Amino acid sequence: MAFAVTVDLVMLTVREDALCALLIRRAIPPFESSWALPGGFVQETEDLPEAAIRELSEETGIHQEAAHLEQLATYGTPSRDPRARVVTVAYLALLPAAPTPRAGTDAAEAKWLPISDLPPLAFDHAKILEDGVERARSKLEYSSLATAFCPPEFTIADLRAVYEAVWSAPLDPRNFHRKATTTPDFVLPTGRSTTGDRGRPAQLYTKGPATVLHPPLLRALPPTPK
Amino acid sequence: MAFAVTVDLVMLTVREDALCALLIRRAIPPFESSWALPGGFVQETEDLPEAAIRELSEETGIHQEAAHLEQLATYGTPSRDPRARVVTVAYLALLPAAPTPRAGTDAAEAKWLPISDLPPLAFDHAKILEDGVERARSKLEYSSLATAFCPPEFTIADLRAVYEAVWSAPLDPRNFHRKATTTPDFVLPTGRSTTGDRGRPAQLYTKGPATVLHPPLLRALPPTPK
DNA sequence: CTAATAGTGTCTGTAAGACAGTATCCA
DNA sequence: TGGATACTGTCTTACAGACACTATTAG
Repeated sequence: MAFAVTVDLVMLTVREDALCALLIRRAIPPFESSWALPGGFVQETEDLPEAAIRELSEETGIHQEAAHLEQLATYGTPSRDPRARVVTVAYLALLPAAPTPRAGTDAAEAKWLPISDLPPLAFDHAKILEDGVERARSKLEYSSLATAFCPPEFTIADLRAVYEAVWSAPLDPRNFHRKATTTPDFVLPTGRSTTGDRGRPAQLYTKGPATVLHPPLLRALPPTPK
Repeated sequence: MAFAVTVDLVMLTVREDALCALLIRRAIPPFESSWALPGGFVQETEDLPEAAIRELSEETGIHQEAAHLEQLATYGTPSRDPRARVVTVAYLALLPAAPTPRAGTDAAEAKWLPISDLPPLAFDHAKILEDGVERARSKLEYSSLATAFCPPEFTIADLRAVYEAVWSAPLDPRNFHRKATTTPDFVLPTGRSTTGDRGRPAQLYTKGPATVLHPPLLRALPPTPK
């Protein structure tokens, strides 16, 4: 039995305090002119992560390196593509405040859209995107992944804004500051400060070498049923 | 470009206080007579989880329902199979104390082997198995998955033995008892007790409805560098 | 009785949640 | 000067780690 294999990308960033996904408007059938995740067929000599990296720039015109790229999951329901039996390997990419993308091959348009207000998506892409968002949400708890959403230098308030956007929940600035700065190797001070904003200048930090947060930074339980 | 798609299974259980994986000895080339993960080709009309469930019984003769089955990851390096371009979707299955399996199709032998002492494996199966073990280890921390390794009724000591086997680290019986019984909906008392063992009879419990543990049951840091 | 395992209670340090107060910028 | 934002400190409560003690079985 022969299958076609594609990679699809769930690309996430934080823009104006909102978690956004990069979506393209399809220029070709099926689902022509529908919104969809960027992606495409895996080539003959290509490894899966290679294909994901290639599609990242090809489909969206973003040549910036993704700060984080990991495999998300694979979707292969027989009826998911009307053309043929297509299995897609989805990847999750996290990027810092990103420029407006230009449309690439096979796309009429490419845009960052807030995940709180999404159009209907082609194929099973709504489910894939939902899985990607949930992966990102839970990984912020126990990994230092939030820094992947930040530029090379950032303030603790910037980092907190990432958590608040991804979790869509407010965090106490003072407790967050303590947690972020005392967790070993989460962020490293650069010695520099911001300037030009209103208010006291903030210290600038860089992503530290830690990959897991120990102990984790847990989301509060929804209502804490007692 | 046409691909073949397979599913491979990382089946884990706890036998005699050791974490074990089910491996088969291949009866056909390539890698004939090597040890490998059970698995096989996805059929034309089959969804991926269906294929995983089918292979679970077909390749190993285990007709018992897996207590837990989840997708692990997908592996598609061009050179991973000498015959053709094969992409494999790996699944992780956790089973309670399992019977000795009989070999199925394409397998000369099927056996539970302790993960602490494994033979070389065919293809990239060593990497897949390693990823599966690491997934299981980390999921015990923040989910109630450990109960998937237990029979329908079990004692707190049984559950603790699962943690100790998977993490290969001893846990304090008293603190573990407190944690397991006070985490809401992790385990539910049945009212029955063990009998016939030496020592005081233990209460029997069932898996509770909780899926995530809040707060998590964290492994101690390896050496806690201070 | 002893040995063995199950289960409870207590102390202590760490860290999170809540919130007051101080520091340093811009206009 | 006032407004805004960054940062520090304190109090309280929750919980994990360590460990002593009691309970209930088999032999």
